[in-house]
Amino acid sequence: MPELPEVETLRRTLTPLLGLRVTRAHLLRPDILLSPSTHTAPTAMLQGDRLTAIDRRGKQLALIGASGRALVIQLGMSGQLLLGADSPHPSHTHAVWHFDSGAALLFRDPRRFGGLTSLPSLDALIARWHTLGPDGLNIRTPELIVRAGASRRAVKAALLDQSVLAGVGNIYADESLFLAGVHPAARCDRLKPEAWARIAEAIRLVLARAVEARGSTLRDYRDASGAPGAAQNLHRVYGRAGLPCLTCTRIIRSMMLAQRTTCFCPHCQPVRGKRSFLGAPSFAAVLRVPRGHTDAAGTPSGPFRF
DNA sequence: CTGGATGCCTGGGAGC
DNA sequence: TGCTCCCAGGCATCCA
Repeated sequence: MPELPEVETLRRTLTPLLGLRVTRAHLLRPDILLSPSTHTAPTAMLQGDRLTAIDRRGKQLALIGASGRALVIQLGMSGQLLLGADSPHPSHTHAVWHFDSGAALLFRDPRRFGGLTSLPSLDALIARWHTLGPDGLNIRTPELIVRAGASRRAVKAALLDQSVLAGVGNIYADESLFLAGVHPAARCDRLKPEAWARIAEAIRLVLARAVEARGSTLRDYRDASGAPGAAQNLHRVYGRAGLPCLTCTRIIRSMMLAQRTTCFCPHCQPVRGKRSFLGAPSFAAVLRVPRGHTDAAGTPSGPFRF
């Protein structure tokens, strides 16, 4: 499930494409191109254009051509961008770009929750991204309070709302709320400013650590060169329902919230009150992976140190 | 206007 | 072994 850290890792692994010209672009499944507007598919796919920038806001990636045209890529939950794997195409490959260097980029997405959106200008891209909240890596407390502080929603629902902040999905919402010591079902309008401050700091830290670890690979996610990430080894609550909390040893619980499975520690995240690990002397220990922990592929990995 | 519910889609795992 | 069922979840859209 690509969230901000996975998309940011992809962006970084795609930088070798900068400056290259798209010689040919194929759309194998036309229905993944959203809002095709008036121009033809090859033009919408930047055929003939030279890549001048690859930008990201939240979970959205944009390929920007010298013409000013932009192609926004959303990976949904199973989308992948792969470099240099031209033919034969893996299954569920929906779009392929060929570059004048001989490189190829392909978009595959088995579950097809992702898609491409063609935009005619940089202004159109700016306008589109203006509807998103601030990027999660830079989220600040006042922005969170302004955008969600008066809402009666559960705080987790607000964190998943891309117009509140961009880039957080189910995994990092659970992880951030655990680190902040805030119960996921707590109502936004009942959180005190200091709780929002802990949440903002936790989001920035959790996302930054996950970017350092090159994203979470639970099953599908790979970067553009096909390499898995290691951030799943940092997860403290996500996917750990029924297991002991790595901090207090009490059992991690799960509940449905905003139509998502939500994992939390009832002791570390009390409904009212504050039990945050931010700023505590043991904070480094909270982020450390226990001995013997293995990643999704089953490969043993040593503790992460920050 | 706000916020909850639904549907889209497929692979993989559980259960029988 | 092979079948069915259900779950994963980002996002648009609909509805109360």
